[in-house]
Formats: sequence, structure tokens, C-alpha cells
Amino acid sequence: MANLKLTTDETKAWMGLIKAQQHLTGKVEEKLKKNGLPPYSWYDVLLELDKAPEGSLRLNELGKKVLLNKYNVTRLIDRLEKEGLASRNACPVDGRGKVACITGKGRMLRQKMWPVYYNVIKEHFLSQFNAGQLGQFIECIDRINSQFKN
Amino acid sequence: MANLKLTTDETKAWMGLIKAQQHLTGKVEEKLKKNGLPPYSWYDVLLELDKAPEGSLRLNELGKKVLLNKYNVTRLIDRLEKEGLASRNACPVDGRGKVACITGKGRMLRQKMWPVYYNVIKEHFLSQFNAGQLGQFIECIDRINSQFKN
DNA sequence: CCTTATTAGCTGCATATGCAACTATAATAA
DNA sequence: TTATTATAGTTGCATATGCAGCTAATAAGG
Repeated sequence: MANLKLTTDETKAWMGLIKAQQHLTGKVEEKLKKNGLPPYSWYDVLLELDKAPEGSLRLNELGKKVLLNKYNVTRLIDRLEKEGLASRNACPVDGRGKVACITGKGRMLRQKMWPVYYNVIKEHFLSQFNAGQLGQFIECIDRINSQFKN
Repeated sequence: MANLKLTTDETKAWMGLIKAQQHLTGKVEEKLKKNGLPPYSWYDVLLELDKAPEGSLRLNELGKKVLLNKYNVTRLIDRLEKEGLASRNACPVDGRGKVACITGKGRMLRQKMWPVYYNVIKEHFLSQFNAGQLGQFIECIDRINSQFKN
């Protein structure tokens, strides 16, 4: 139990990060909605499935990748399944497990969402950096994320 | 409609930011919960009220500060009011308006939440930077946030 | 082998959030 | 002034999320 105070810079850095993220994800959700598309969380899992071999992943692995706890993975896959964007199948090697698999329709939806998402990234994030500055930013962010690796 | 591709670095920067934020806010919520304390959103508005002159703010101003839309401000203040952490009063200068005011109990709760929050910031964020690196990070973050000022 | 502990996933209930519609007041325009 | 439009805040209903408890299957320990 020490000082319990942050310097001005420390506060600026932390609050800046929080606010930047709120603004940026807000923009993403706003633009997706405006285009009649589902929320970012759907994109996130569709992308992970799309990238995965066979377009399929165990639910627990999926949860780790998109940082969702198990009951939220269950329910998100419920919704995707209901919309025909993914299917859920028994896992061949583990009797407890389930495997989510992206459908053709799911891959198409992801492709339709991408340009909208891309534009936000470009316009509200990348536009603020030149190549060197981007490198600097990556260094900083990697520093934070290194502690969470695995 | 242009290229629609991100370079490796661009992807690393963007995804890194998203993941960093998810990890960090996840930690904050986790630690608050573990200590039997309310979620971060409560802290956020209690802090804004605490900082404000008279400990009070119009609901719409509060909403802008904490980046919540109006119905969520209404309901968050509902909850704070129910717990005796804030009160809601008519606005003297605008018949439509309401003013939220933090109570003594509210100020005390914020003080109790702060060490928990502080520790996450210190341990999972500041610990990754020295002074120079922190300065660099602020530069980057300010670049992003400058577009959202006001 | 049998017992116990752990893990994967699902579900009921409570709470939180988003959306659209609504009331009341204020600001603007005619 | 009156009519129109915009803003502040609330609410009903639908959806999403968190929590705790549950089943079924695997893993670990005796």
C-alpha cells in the first residue's frame, strides 16, 4: 500500500487510452448499425472462424481468442446458428466439447461487414499516424500486451 | 472504395489496441468484483461528480463526460440514487433538466474503489513503461483523441 | 479399477443495455 | 404572438450479459 497517486502524465496516458478505445469502438458499432449490420462481436467470432482451418474451432478456443467467457460464447453461437451463419457440431475427440463452424453465409456476411469496419479503422485510427508513428504505437501496445500473452 | 487491405503493422496496431483495452478493462472489473465493489461505470460517474463544483452536474453534461447516452445516464443515476450514492434534483435554470449530486456516501465509496482501481493501473499498465516510453504513449494516444475533442 | 477433481458447455434467473416512443420544456421562425 | 423544431430526460419492451448452479465427460490420484 503505497502512494495511491498518479502523476499528471500517468493519468493522461491511462484516461487517454480508455477514452480512445470508447470513442473508437463506439464508432465501429455506430457505423455497423447505420449499415444494418450486426455488432462487432459477431465480426470478431466470424473472423476467427473464417481464419481457422476448416473454418471451425472448439468453443473454448474461440472464447480465448475473442476474450469471451463460456456462457457468452454459448449464446453468441446460438445467435449465429439461428441466423445460419455458423453451425455447432459434436467434437470428435472430446465428448464434452462442441465445434463451431462458419457457413458460406457466415463468410459472406463477414465480407460485407469488413468494408464498414475497415473504413472506421482507416478514418479514425490510421489516419492519425505516419509509418514511423505507427511503429512507435505498436511498441507501446506490445509492451502492454506482452504481460497477457497466453 | 479503395484497397480494403491493412498491412501487417496496421493490423498489429489496431488489434493490439483492441486487445489491450479488453484485457485491461477486464482486469479492472475483475478486481472490483473480487473486492465486492460496483463496476467501473459507477466509479466513472462518481469521479466526475466528485470533481465537479458542488459535486453536481447536469445529466446531459455527465453523459458527455463519461460517454454514455441519455437513457443509460438516467438508469445509472437511478441505481446510484437507490443506493444513496447520489441524488437527483430539478435544474434551477432549465425546466427540462435534472442535476445529479454526489452524496457523502458516494464520495466515500469512490475513495474505497480507488485503491483497487489504482492497483490495476499500476500493475498492468504503468509497470510496462518508463518515463520516456510513457511520454511516447501519450503522444500516440493524443493523436487519436485529438479528432474527438469536443 | 474406483474415487475425486477438473473441464466443457448449457440454462434459469436477475440485471443491464439498446431502441423507439413519449412528455415536457426551451429555442427558433413566421 | 403562435407554430415549428430541437433538446432533456424517462419509460416499455426486446435483447444481451453476468452469476450460480447444473450435467456430462475427461483427467488425476488412490
